[in-house]
Amino acid sequence: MKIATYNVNGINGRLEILLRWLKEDAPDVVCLQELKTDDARFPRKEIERAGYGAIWHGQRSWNGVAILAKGKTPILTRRGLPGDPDDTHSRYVEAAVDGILIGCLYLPNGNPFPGAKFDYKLRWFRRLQEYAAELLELDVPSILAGDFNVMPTEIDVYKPERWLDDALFRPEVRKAYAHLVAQGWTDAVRHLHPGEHIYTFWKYWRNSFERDAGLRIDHFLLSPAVAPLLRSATVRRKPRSWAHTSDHAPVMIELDFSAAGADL
DNA sequence: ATGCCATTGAAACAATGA
Repeated sequence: MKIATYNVNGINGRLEILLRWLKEDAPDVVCLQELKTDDARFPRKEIERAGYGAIWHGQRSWNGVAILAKGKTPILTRRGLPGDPDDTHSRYVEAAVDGILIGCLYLPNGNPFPGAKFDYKLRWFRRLQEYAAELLELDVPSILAGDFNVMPTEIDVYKPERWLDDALFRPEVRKAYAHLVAQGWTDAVRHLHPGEHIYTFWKYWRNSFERDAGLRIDHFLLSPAVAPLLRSATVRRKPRSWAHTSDHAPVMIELDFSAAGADL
C-alpha cells in the first residue's frame, strides 16, 4: 500500500500537475494540503475520473486539506482538529482507509517570529499533541501525515544557521515536534534514512531546487502498530521539476500488510 | 538578509506562503 502526502499549493491551479503525478506514481492514498479552494470548487469530478474517491475540508483562498483513495471513498472520521471551536482554518481532516486512521494536517507556518501567527502555531501544535496522544491511547493503527512546517533537526535544512529565527525552525517548534514524536510515533523518512539530507520543499526563486537548497517539512508519523509495516519512504522529486508546479514535492511511503505479525 | 516567486480574490493591488 502506497500512501503519499503532497502540499499541492492550489489544487485547481495545479490540477494538471496533480493528475499527472497520480498517474505516474499511482499512490493508493494521498493526503493533500493547501487546496486553496472552498468546498464547492473542489475538483471532485476530475479526481474521480482519475480513479480516486475523496473527502475534503476546504477554505476559500487559503489552507484546505483532502484525502484521496484509489478505487474507494475514504470514510470521513473528523473535520478540523479538536481543542479550539474558534479556529476557523481548515487544517485537519481525517479518514479511515483499509483499517488505518489517516490524519491529514497542514500545520500553521507561524511567521513572522515573534508575533500572533507564531503564537497560533504553538497553540495548534499543542492541540495536535493532545489529540495525537488520544489516538495512541485508543490504540488505533494511525498515520499523521502532512505539511508540519517544521524542520525537525539541523540536517533537515540546507543552511541551518540562516533559519534559526524562522518560525519553521525556532527551538520551541522543534521541541514541539520532538515531543510529539516522543509520544511513540515513528518519523517514517528519518527512520529509514538516518543521517541523510532529505528535503521536501524548495523555494521557487534563486534556483533553489536545482541547487538542492531545500527543507524537510512534510512528514509521516506512524503509530506503533503501523511502524513495523514500513518498507520504504521516499521524496518524489520529479513532479517538483515540472513547469508551474508546487514548491513542495510529494512524499510517499510503502506499507507491507503481509509482514509477519500484521493484524489490521 | 531579503517572498528575489507564485497564487488567490478582488480590483489592478493586498494577503499569504516558508
